[in-house]
Amino acid sequence: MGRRIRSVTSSAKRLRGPASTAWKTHVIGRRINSIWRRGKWIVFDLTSSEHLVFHLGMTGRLTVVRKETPVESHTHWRFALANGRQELRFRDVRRFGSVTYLKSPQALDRFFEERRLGPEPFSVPLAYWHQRLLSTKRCLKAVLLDQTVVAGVGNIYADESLFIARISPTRTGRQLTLEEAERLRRAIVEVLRRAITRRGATIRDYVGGSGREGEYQREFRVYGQTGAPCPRCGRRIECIRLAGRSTHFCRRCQPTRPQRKGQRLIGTEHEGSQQDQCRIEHSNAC
DNA sequence: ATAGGCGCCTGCTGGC
DNA sequence: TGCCAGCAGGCGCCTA
Repeated sequence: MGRRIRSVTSSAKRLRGPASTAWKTHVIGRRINSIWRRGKWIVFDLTSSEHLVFHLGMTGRLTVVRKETPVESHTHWRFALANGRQELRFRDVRRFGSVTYLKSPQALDRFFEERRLGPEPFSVPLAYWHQRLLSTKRCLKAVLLDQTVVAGVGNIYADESLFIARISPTRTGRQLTLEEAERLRRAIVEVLRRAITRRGATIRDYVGGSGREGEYQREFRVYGQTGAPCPRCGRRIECIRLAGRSTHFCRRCQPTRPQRKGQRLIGTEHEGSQQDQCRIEHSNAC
């Protein structure tokens, strides 16, 4: 933050997002005033009220390095900084990430409105949360991954949050009791706060801005732990395919119905209704 | 309007 | 040892 952009270089390969890179010359000389985040989108506020919005996709890295640092393969964008010594680099092996130039605050607002992002996970209003859960027959795994419900939860944190909340990922939103819904909301906050403290999770590619790997993967309870003993009860962690994604959970600690009888459901479904269970796809995944 | 499936990419791993 | 199918942190488009 505070640096000016001296030059911009892009690779020939295109990423997600708008194909045009005509804005490249336009941001030269602009100062990076602030950097913030909305869901999984990283926003750079430039002078003249312009914005650059980055998404890391699956394998994106956004780092600041000394300019003489050898350029790694799959580096798609390089922003030389005006101190003359450093570069901001965007590397993305799979190219599911994106860089988007937005020319005004209004354009930025529109960008996020089009994506209909839900609230930030740290400030989800309780009434809203209940409403979104009770109104859906989708399984919780699909709901947590839906960025219009809550912005910023991905596959790792969905699995970890459901484990902490002791709720099966196959349950549907409207099957939850009020108490379970609140437990899940708190679990998401707990997991994300802890993961941020540990600077994210590195499975293969991810590094933070300084190039340092995250450490939250050392605290995974279920994600990627297929066959390992559950840290709570010792039963083997299972992996199923849900909402098209690998889903890790403990069948004993995350039961498919409320643990205590007689609790009020958010929705109108009968407790544990079979047809309200999510379909589990057959797959060799995990 | 909603929900599910698939395509986009490249690299790596495990099974044969 | 080499080949190849299948899988991986996500999103957006299409269809039913």
